[in-house]
Amino acid sequence: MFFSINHTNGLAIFDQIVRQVKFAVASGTLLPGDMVPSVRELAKELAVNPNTVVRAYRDLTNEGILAAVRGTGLNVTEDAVAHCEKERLTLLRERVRHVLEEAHSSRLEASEIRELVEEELTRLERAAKGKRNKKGANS
Amino acid sequence: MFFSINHTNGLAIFDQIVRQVKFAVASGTLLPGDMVPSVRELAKELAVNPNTVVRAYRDLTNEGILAAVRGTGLNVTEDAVAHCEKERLTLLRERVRHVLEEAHSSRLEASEIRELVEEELTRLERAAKGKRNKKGANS
DNA sequence: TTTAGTGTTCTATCACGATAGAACACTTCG
DNA sequence: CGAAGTGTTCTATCGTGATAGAACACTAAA
Repeated sequence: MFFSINHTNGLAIFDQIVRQVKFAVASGTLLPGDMVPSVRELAKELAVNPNTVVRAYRDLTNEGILAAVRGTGLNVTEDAVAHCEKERLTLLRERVRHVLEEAHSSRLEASEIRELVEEELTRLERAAKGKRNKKGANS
Repeated sequence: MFFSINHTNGLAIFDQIVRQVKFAVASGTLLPGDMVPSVRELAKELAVNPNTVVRAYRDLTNEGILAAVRGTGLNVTEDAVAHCEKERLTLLRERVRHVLEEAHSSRLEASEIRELVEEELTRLERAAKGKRNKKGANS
């Protein structure tokens, strides 16, 4: 589905879920009124404890991004879009900054940092292209 | 001195110390034979528990980057340079990759990612320049 | 109504990073 | 020698993220 957990990136699982929901809303993958996967379903899919999903959904609810329909599930609110569009760059920028700060304080030159970023960016694009081709091979 | 701790970047304190020692060796800031700050001294300077520094130094010793001179302190080994030069890019690359992966999976375009990185890079250079000017004001 | 599915709220336990405080063996220097 | 400084090794406690398992109130559908 939409979400996946990376156990090597240092982010807490509940935080990864929170961020991915926000990103999905910001990019229009998740629209206002859409139901989010149920706690137990998502926990099963991510092979994660239900309480961890609960924690993520609770945070999202407290931020007004999700709203509970009792007995039915959680759906994306109307306000969520503006909220998430605004926050997406902020969340990513913060992580980018931390990494670049470390690279800089390790006395790596700006040009070397650019080169490093460019290498990993093209690697990403190659991987994405590969996936698309795999899907497209059905046609 | 050489080291500083960032409490918001998600890395464990002991890990930040380990990485900064490696980076200092890789960049020549720390040379073979150089003594590293004592456990108690560095703990005091970083306002951190001595055991946390112990943990970092133990890891570095186990990796052969530091060697103990009993009753005197820890110094950088001869092998450390090659080891750290080789590892520096790997350590940074891994963090860069994780961040770019998140940015990409949030459906941010490669051009937008580049823009984000460039913004934070120039911000870094501005900050570095400001510091240099502050120091240079003494002459 | 019954059943199965929602979210919500508990208690307990575990791993891990960090803190606190103490002790030990060793070396350097006065 | 003795004091002060090294690293090293303990035990104990704390916060937090994660797991495990259970219970409760509610809704939708058979």
